[in-house]
Amino acid sequence: MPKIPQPPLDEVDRSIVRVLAQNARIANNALADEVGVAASTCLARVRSLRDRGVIRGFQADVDLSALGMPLQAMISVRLRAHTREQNESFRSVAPGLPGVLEVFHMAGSDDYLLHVAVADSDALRDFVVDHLTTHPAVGQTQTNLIFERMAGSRFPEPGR
Amino acid sequence: MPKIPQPPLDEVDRSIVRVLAQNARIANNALADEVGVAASTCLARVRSLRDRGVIRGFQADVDLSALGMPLQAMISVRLRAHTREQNESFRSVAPGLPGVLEVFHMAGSDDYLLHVAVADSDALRDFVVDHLTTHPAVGQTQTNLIFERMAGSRFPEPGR
DNA sequence: CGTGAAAATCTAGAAAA
DNA sequence: TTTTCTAGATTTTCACG
Repeated sequence: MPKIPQPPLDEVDRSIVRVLAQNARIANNALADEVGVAASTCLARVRSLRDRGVIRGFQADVDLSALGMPLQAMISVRLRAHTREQNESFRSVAPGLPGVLEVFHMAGSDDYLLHVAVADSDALRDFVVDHLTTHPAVGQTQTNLIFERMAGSRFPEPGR
Repeated sequence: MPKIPQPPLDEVDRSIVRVLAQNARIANNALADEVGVAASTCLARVRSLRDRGVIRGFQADVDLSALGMPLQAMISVRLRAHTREQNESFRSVAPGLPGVLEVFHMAGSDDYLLHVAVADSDALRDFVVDHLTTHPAVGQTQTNLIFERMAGSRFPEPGR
């Protein structure tokens, strides 16, 4: 996903993004009303925002419990060695491992942080054993259960 | 958000959720085609999934750099005391702090993990000082920069 | 960026499996 | 009950001013 230039966002663009960040399925004309432009203008703006990569996509927020994966965990991963090759080999597979929601490449002593969802603690152990500790680039891992995940703002504004 | 009963999801429901998790703005009839039911059936299914809380909402995935917040961090928070009151007082404000993307209530020795986006390292320091270390319930914090965040699957299936 | 009109889509309700 | 069919209302979309 190339980073296309950066014509900075004007107020209308920011409003569009703010609304879509919270309600991605709003009809185009309702969105146009909300941000105060014509429907056709709004359509073009949204298209442009997508083309420029400001809006990457639209996603449904799903209750993972309802999908049978009620348990979440945060797994710190430390690589055996911090070479470019090891990083590349881990980063290329991590996001696709089953149940992985997010992968963070960290600046601290732990190289990666994996946010995962699993069916139960057995599945969690299997995940760690089958996909992490057996991966040649992985040194140590540490697993921490998540009691609860709360969503913050999806359209962060500079804190004053 | 009450947890409404659990009529387990059938194959059509799961397909709908799988598609919407990746493309929330797909037209209803296109979605109906994709999962193989009539449009009005599809509409009713989606409405039911929302009512049951399986689908919580629809969100645009926004490039935070384009919004002027290119720096992300993971902040571990340890409370002063692990009382219900302290937990409650922190949990009630954390998700609303400026730049907070996610708040994880953790089972380990660190009580909370905050995923935040900020404009630069000055803003990060200000965030920690102004909102965390000054909060009466907060004991220690540890901030780790995020080099990169990669999204995993939005519709996790049980790992085999 | 807005207007207008054609095309596509949405949606409720009736009918059917 | 659940799904499909049908048709009127709404929305999307684009050429043009």
